[in-house]
Amino acid sequence: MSFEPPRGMDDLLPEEFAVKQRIVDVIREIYRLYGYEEVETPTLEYLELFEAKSGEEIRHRMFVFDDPHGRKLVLRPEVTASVARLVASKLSRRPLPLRLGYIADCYRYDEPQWGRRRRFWQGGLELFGSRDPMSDAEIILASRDVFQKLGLVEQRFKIGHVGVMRGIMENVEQKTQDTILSLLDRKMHTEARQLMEQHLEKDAVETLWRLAEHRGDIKVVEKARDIVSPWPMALQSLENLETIVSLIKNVDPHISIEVDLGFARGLEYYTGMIFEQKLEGEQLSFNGGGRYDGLVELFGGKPTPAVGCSIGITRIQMHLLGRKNISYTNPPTILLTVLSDKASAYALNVADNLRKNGYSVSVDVSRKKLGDAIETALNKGIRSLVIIGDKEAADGTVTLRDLTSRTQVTDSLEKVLSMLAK
RNA sequence: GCCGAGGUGGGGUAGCCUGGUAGCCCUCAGGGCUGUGGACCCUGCAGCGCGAGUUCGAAUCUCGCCCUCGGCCCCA
Repeated sequence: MSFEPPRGMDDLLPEEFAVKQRIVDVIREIYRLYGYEEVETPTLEYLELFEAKSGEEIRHRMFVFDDPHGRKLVLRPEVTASVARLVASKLSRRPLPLRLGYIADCYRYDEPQWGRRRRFWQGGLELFGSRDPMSDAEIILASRDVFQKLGLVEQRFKIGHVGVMRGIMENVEQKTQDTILSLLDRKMHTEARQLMEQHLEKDAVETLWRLAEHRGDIKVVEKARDIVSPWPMALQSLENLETIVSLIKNVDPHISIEVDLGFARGLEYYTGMIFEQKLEGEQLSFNGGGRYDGLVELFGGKPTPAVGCSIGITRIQMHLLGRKNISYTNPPTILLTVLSDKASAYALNVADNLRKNGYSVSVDVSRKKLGDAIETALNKGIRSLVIIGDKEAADGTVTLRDLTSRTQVTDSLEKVLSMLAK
């Protein structure tokens, strides 16, 4: 008989948790540096929140179930909708712009695979209330910083703009636009082309088609300008994208950005710049986001422009764990070993005192022999051993052994503390 | 949902073709060793994913299922 967690949901062992925590710490540091306030929303939401903008078929990829009163609940598949709900309701009177962050576990009913778990963690930044390209640039620069601080120097961005393609399809029903973009995202080009031809003029189809060939550095925007010029909104979007990229490049000339005008992301709520962040040698994207100006209004709020991203904490964690050379575990700095029952009370007092002075102390409660205690400390990477036996208990002293220099002293706790401080 | 490879003490593995005693390494516990070094030696705990079938007998052969890892499909 064995008990396993549900399929696709992972236990995190100490080493794995330490890596995840480090990523979370870095994201929180970015919140601080950029002025984002962290919020928390429930793991469970009503189904309507996610159905509002997503289609019926999405239901099959979510954990949906009835509560005891028959209401449809869902384990959140992402957090942007919940945060937008907050901005539309409880935070609706806060002055804009509003910068919010979250660290949250999300759930998707999918076939588990590397980097795709049924339960995974996301960290997000959402900036509400600004249409300014500076805010788009901020999200990308903050994303860059997260990866940089984690030592993921091989990062690169792929950036597009849904306004370019939507601009060309301006006269087509929104829903059909969504379908075409989603087909393109899934690289089902034949089907996309078919649908385009049903709803669009020949030159529009041709232009959409040729946009996909426009990928590379920022110069592709210049090249695309001519072909989209008949569609004002598309042209405007192109210029918006150009501004965003040049703002970013101005701050960081060496940032790796691939502009892709044929790039579409699956989420239907995007209205402007969209991006993905990738790592060399990995297929999946580790962060994604974009501008979604209509979402807050959809949830009953005032029309509020917004841009944000969600960072795949679990994916980054798996990527980091795949590298052999990392270890983020923090052993306590001191092992305190007790050599006799009579010394127990005194030993606990010493440990208490050490902790009050800020040292992390692990008391060896297994009552090993001294040789074994030394071995334990060495195996755990602990370099300081405090030895408490009958002698120390009788004299009110402590013995501190430095396992690196292989030396030790027996003295009062005060003296030993001053030695530790060095 | 599809295809492939797998599942053997806590971790890593051998055994499977050719049915018959489950072996090894690490870890863990105890001892050798009454208060001083990463070693060594001894002892010990604990395992064939689940279920059915074939058989005198199944880790091994057959069928079904579950799960893990890849690759598709899909992807918020």
